[in-house]
Amino acid sequence: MNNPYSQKHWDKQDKNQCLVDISKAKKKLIAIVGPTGIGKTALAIKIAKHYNTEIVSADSRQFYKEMNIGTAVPSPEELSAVPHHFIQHISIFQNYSVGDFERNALALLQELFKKNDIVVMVGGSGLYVDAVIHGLDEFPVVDLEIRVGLSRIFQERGIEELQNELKKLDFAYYSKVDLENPHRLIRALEICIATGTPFSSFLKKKTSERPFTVYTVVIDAERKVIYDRINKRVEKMMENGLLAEAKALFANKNLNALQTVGYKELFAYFEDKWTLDYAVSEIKKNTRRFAKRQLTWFKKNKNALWVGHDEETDTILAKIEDRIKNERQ
RNA sequence: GGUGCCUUAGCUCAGAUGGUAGAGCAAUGGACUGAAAAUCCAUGUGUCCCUGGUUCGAUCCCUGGAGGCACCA
Repeated sequence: MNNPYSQKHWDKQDKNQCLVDISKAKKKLIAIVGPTGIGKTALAIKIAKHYNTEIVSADSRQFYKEMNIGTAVPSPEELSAVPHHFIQHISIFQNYSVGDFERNALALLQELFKKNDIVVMVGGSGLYVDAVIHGLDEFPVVDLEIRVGLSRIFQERGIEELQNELKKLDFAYYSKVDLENPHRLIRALEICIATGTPFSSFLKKKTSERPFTVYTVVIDAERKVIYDRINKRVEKMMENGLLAEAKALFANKNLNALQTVGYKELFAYFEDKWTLDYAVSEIKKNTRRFAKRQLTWFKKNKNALWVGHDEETDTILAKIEDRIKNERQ
């Protein structure tokens, strides 16, 4: 124990171990996810500050510069506390897909990792988070006209028409897809039609190698707590002027970006379909359901670190450090 | 104080000449490969207000309570 040789020996070992770790250590992406309104933004900022790094947002609605209150983008103070990326960086008039996001995010991460060992990603859009973490398969870009045409067929002739088409063009996918889901059918069909190749042949399901290690932190709470927070947040959004924001966007209600909780319900009010009170209660309900779907998505991630919404940041940071340490062994 | 009506799922209510019950909404579980805050699938969770009585059997009929609503005083 007190043998000086032994002590020296261990020091040397530790040093070597350390050197090996640093040289081999991948860059680290800490992904903060969780249901809407749980406090992802605040935690991400604290963690990013702790590591003196930047934040990459993976929130499919905070991308749009025309939307603000309803998407709960970080406040100017929060944005100035830590550099943020992909917050209000595009317009609702642009077409922006998960594929675009994956490419943009990877390119950005490459830049950020030049000066940071750790970067924080935060967002509630499961598919978008996964696109960065695991990657999507490669698909060719499809002319929007094809989707428009398929949508028209769906409107005019019903879902059976899409099902029959898919059965002919891609029986493998037809056999496993949710046949009642028009979005899925249209997506598969547009690829089949544009490429002349079955959609399923593009599904390699191969997770892409990433030049960084991902540590996912899921923030959770009792369902009742999540729902209370959501209900209160919707009230606050209304106080902060969501109605006026939605009114200003009403003319664009058909755009994809505006198929969004908090806006579509108010559009129904502007169209005299609903009373304002009813629209607001629908916003609350739909947000609750959205939160539930987010949780279902995040449950798939077996390696994620689950933390409570009221846990101290220091505790969470310690847990993350723990994970990182374990990873090295 | 009197009379009438009501009390069943989280909510609003339906129902069976007596055989322990079902709709809508809410809720719950799940799926997810360029629309994803989107889209889709599945699921009934119950001291039938309490208390005695009649009955083989009562949530239903009868007695007595409790609470609510309406009208009359």
